[in-house]
Amino acid sequence: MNLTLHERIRGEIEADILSGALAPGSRLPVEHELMKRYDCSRMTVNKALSALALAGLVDRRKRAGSFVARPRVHSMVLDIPDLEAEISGRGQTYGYELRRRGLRSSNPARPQESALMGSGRLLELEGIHFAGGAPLAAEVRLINLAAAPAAELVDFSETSPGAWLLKHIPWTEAETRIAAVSAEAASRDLNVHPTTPCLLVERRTWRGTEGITLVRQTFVGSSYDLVARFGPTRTG
Amino acid sequence: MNLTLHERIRGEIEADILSGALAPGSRLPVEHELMKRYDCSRMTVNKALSALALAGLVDRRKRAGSFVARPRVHSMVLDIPDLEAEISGRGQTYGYELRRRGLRSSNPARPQESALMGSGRLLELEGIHFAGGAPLAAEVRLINLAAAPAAELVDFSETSPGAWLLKHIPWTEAETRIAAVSAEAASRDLNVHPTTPCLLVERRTWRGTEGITLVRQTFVGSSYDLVARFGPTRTG
DNA sequence: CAGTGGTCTAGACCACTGA
DNA sequence: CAGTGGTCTAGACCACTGA
Repeated sequence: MNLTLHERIRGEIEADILSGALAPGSRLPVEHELMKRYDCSRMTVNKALSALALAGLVDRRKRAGSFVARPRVHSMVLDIPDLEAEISGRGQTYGYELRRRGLRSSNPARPQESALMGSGRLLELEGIHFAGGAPLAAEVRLINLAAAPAAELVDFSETSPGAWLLKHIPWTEAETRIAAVSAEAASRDLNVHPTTPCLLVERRTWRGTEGITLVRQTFVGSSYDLVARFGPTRTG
Repeated sequence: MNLTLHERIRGEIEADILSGALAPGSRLPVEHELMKRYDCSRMTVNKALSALALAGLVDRRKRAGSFVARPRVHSMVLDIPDLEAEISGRGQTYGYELRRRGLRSSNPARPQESALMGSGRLLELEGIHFAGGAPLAAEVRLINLAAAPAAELVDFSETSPGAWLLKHIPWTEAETRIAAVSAEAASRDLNVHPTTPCLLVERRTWRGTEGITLVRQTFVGSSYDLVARFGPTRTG
């Protein structure tokens, strides 16, 4: 790596911010201090600090100085929704009701399943999400116990499996497929007419190449929207 | 607006790029030329051009000069789908049929519209996407002519507006809302029963803070899936 | 090999704003 | 009102690369 000087200055400050050595809200050295430290002109430190400000890592205020920015809120892209947090966030009570729990091996006759999970033991969970007392979504989930062994001991009648996984099992990759379907088989659980349009969300998550979970959720169309926001990928 | 000089230079070049006066691939004046034109130092024009390069509007090449960038293919997460490429990609013939075209001002009574588009002139386009000869989606689209002035001159009866925008107008932010609905009003255009479940995709895109387009697409549920793949957000 | 952009210097004046 | 960042100048040396 042959970095230019302003890239090096930027990089060192950025590393200190990301490592926590420079805490959010703390004050950075003023430009003249950095000029002395790096033995360079003010334009050079200014370029480094301006780039950090543009990237949102630093707030610059006249007369006051430069400060480590508080982390921004909307950095996530199409987040894996934490239904509980989302529903509480819009002021409704959230509930999860476990309908079925089973342990089995992955079924080689279902290529989708064995591709994700290998041949290990699976925890299979079926349940209903409620928002404000009304059914919001029916969920069928498989958890790969090789990737998340702790899941076997969790009592999912009190905790929704998605929230538990998000909290305890780090993931690196996810794929979400979204389609519109009729409620049909899920209509009884969701308490809607069988022809009601529903959002079918099918998600697989991995940590590296190891599958963690496969989930199929059927949302009542009139009561749930998926929103994805995204901006430019932050380049260094 | 009290712009600094480098902001003014940047703004004027950007306007020429976005209006099409400077076509993708064409060469910009060299820095010394811009120094003369704006009677300023090289650092100032360099700052303007570097910002345009960072924003992806301009490619700078040593010895060769600065060029208007071809719009980028975003390495995006939930990409804005280019329907034409997608449908051709699965071996079906793609078609787009324009049903209505109109020019109007944004309607202050629709806060969604004026929030995105300001108060400028809008191009309103309604059309149908076909896959393999069958209707796939009905589309209603608004284009902010302030952000994409060249759109006014395009014959969208031959080109789908989404494909044209992706190719010609760079964007930086997008928000996609996805819901399940009944075909209802679109059922005639889509040639399905009014109760058929459909995927409603509503997308807004921006360049910086300026809205570019607002589009509402109704997909026949049985013939279209949205797939989103993502890994960790790449930090710089 | 000459023209281009990348980087950097050592200054300068200024607007802003918190102590 | 003094310290800070924002901007700008008028140079300089350099690496790269296409004609």
